[in-house]
Amino acid sequence: MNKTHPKHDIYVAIADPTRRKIIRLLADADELPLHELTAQFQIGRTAVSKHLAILKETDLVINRKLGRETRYRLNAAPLQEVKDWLSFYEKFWNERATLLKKILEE
Amino acid sequence: MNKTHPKHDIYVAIADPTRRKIIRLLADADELPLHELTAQFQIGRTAVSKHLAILKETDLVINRKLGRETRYRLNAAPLQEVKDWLSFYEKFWNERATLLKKILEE
DNA sequence: AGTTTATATTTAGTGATTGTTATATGTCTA
DNA sequence: TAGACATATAACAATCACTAAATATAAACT
Repeated sequence: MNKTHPKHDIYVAIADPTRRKIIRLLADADELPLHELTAQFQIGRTAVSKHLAILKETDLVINRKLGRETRYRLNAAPLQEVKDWLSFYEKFWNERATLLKKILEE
Repeated sequence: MNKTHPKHDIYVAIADPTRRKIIRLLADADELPLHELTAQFQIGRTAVSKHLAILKETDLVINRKLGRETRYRLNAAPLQEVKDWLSFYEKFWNERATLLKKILEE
C-alpha cells in the first residue's frame, strides 16, 4: 500500500498546541527520542507518539532509528506553505495599519 | 454571560479548508452576506454560518446587520500571530537551503 | 396583513481527534 | 539468556467538529 492519501495537512498539523510544542522542542534540541519528548508533557508516550505520527505525515518531522530509540528531528520546510498562504493577506493588515496611521495623522 | 473563554484559537480557525475559502472570498469581495457566501459552497447555510461564528470568535471576521441580512467582512489582523509564530522557524528552512547550496557548490 | 427572504438557533447524528491501557516487537545490558 | 528499556500498534472510550433539518425571529415586498 502506498502513502497516497495524507489524512492531515499542515494546517491541521499545527492546529494542536501539543504538536506546536513538539515542533518547538525539536527546533531547540535538534534531535530527540520519544521518551525525552514525553517527559515535557503530562500526556503518555502513546499520545505523544501519535502526535509525532501526524507530524511525520506532513513531513514536519523526520525520524531515524538508533538502537532501541527513535530520534525525531524537525523539518521546517513544509511550513513555507503556510507562510505563502499568509503572505497574500499581509496587505490587508498593512492596509489597516496604513488607514489607522492616516487617521491618526489628521 | 461574557465572552470569556474562546473555544477556538486562530490555528484551529484556519485549519479548516472551508474557513480558508471563506477568508479568501471575503478578501476578494470586501463584504458579503451569508447567502452569497453559501452560494460558493456545497454545504448548507447553517454550516457556513457556524464556520463564520468560529471565525468571528477569533476576530478574523466582523459582521454588521443591514436590514435583514448580515454582512461579513475580513479582519486579517489576527493572522499576524501565525506569521510571528512562523517567523521563528524561517531560519530553519533557510538553513536547509543554505546547506543544500553549500553541498551543490562542491 | 400576509408572504417571502435572510439569518440565527436548537437538536441531533456521524465521524474524527485525543487520549487511555494492554499487548507485541525489538534492543541494550548485566 | 534474562531483564529492563524504547517504541509501536491495537482496542477502546470520551470528547469535539462538521453538517443537516427543523424551528424561530425579524425585515422587506405586494
